[in-house]
Amino acid sequence: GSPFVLCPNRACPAQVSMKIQHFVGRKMMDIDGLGEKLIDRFLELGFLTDVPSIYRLPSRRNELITLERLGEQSVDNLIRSIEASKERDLGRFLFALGIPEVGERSGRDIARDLRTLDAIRHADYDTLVALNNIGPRTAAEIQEWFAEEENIRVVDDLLALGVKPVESEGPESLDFAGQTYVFTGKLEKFSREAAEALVLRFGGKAAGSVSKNTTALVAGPGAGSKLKKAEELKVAVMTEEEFLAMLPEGSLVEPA
DNA sequence: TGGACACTAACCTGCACCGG
DNA sequence: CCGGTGCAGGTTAGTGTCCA
Repeated sequence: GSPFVLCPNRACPAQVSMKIQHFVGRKMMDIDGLGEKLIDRFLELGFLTDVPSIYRLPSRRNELITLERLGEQSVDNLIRSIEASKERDLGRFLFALGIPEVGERSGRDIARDLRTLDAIRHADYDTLVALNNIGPRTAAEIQEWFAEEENIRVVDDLLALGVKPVESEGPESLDFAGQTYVFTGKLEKFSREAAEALVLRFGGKAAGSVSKNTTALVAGPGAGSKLKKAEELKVAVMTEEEFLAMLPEGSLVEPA
């Protein structure tokens, strides 16, 4: 069972706030301009009531710009990032839902294997547990999550409000197949996210920590514990330039 | 069972913006 | 025009646990 003790009140504002904070997070739907403070204020004022209500904010622009410390500029920025978040890829969307055991990696793996939200929400336990890197625990959590009426409503509301998770694309090539990269330190040529996306694009994996399975650690200035660990484990260490040189010819890299 | 990883917490810096 | 606030984005460190 779940190790968490949750407030039994479904509408518990603290719980709703946490769910929304998770949903808009960087690695999830990535909605800029909606942080903890604003979420709590919006909840208090009734502009937010649940996760889907995020997507009703744009229609209330006129009311929002009259709020203290919110002007046209910030409200318009917020609305733009809400609109932009409607087409995040399916893996991020799954992560955003807050299903226990489903994080960045599992979300991506499930999305890649099952392709569509419809397939995922209707998948039975056996289908789920057969997937790569999905064990019995995770499979059960997913199935239970989609069996809850409240969760179904959230998903349906989101879709009705225009959220359209896009099917994740498969890798463009297999140049990095079977390889795992870890990025650390201050990256100057590209953002961490862009770097990890590159690895995936060419069929490799991006991990957060160095292990003996790591192909190479790409270290920028300021690298700390991971660099030390890589040296201990005798894992290859390279600079950003060296990493870029490994990319298949002619691949476009957007600067940081 | 243990290694690898998911996930969290906490911190820092720099920036955009509102409002005095 | 500048100060304060909140957020983005970057990072390390640490904990718990999934799954091969």
